[in-house]
Amino acid sequence: MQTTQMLKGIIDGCILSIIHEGEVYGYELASKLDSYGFESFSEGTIYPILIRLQKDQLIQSTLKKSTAGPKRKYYSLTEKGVEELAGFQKRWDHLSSTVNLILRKGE
Amino acid sequence: MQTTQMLKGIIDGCILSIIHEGEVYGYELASKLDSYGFESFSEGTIYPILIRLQKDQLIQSTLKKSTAGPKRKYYSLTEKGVEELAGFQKRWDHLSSTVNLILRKGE
DNA sequence: AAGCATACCTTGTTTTACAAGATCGTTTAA
DNA sequence: TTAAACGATCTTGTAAAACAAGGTATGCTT
Repeated sequence: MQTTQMLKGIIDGCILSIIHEGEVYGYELASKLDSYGFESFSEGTIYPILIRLQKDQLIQSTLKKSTAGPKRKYYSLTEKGVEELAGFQKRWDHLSSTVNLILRKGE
Repeated sequence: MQTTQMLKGIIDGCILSIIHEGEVYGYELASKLDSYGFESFSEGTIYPILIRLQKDQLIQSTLKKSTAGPKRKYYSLTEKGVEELAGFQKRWDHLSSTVNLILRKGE
């Protein structure tokens, strides 16, 4: 069991939250997640999630020129995405308090 | 995205922690998880996890008579399981503080 | 003996995380 | 001017996880 294996589904919410801070493109998102403390996220993890979130109409994208390199695909939240983020926050609060309760008891 | 879908890997740690509190059998574990706040855990989720944890030698089991119904398989932590639980707690602390940081920023 | 609650397990599906690698555009250095 | 280096995206394939659904067995109660 490694750190990353317990993140399933949670990254989605974190990505929504980071996008909610302000438009980002995938490559940038990877380094932001890293700087927040999620170290082992390759692009092979992130891009499929972005594609899935867009398919679910939680985020939308626009292409913009890069200062160097190919065009960047900037993502922003849709209205549905904002709602989903709020839902995730509630679920996260519930989850984290439940886990904390169990872990404290088990000491 | 539903509540249960973001629990992957985390339940393992919670189950280890509950077993650490004291011997439990699978059926009992299901109701304990429920009372702690995890509502949607069917036995189809729990038994496979118990089998996996035992295969990984994190828990061990003994059969005991039930007051009513078939024999119960009581689980307890192995030494390796205790270590794994400690590791999970560290990972959980790291994960939850990271997620909280991201969620607070994204407001 | 029929039904119910207790208790366990298996099968099959879907989703997820992730490694690995392919592709493409721009800048910079040889 | 060619090629390396970097910025940026996407695809493919694999393994594991979560879960619904269903199956089996035991013992108690009526």
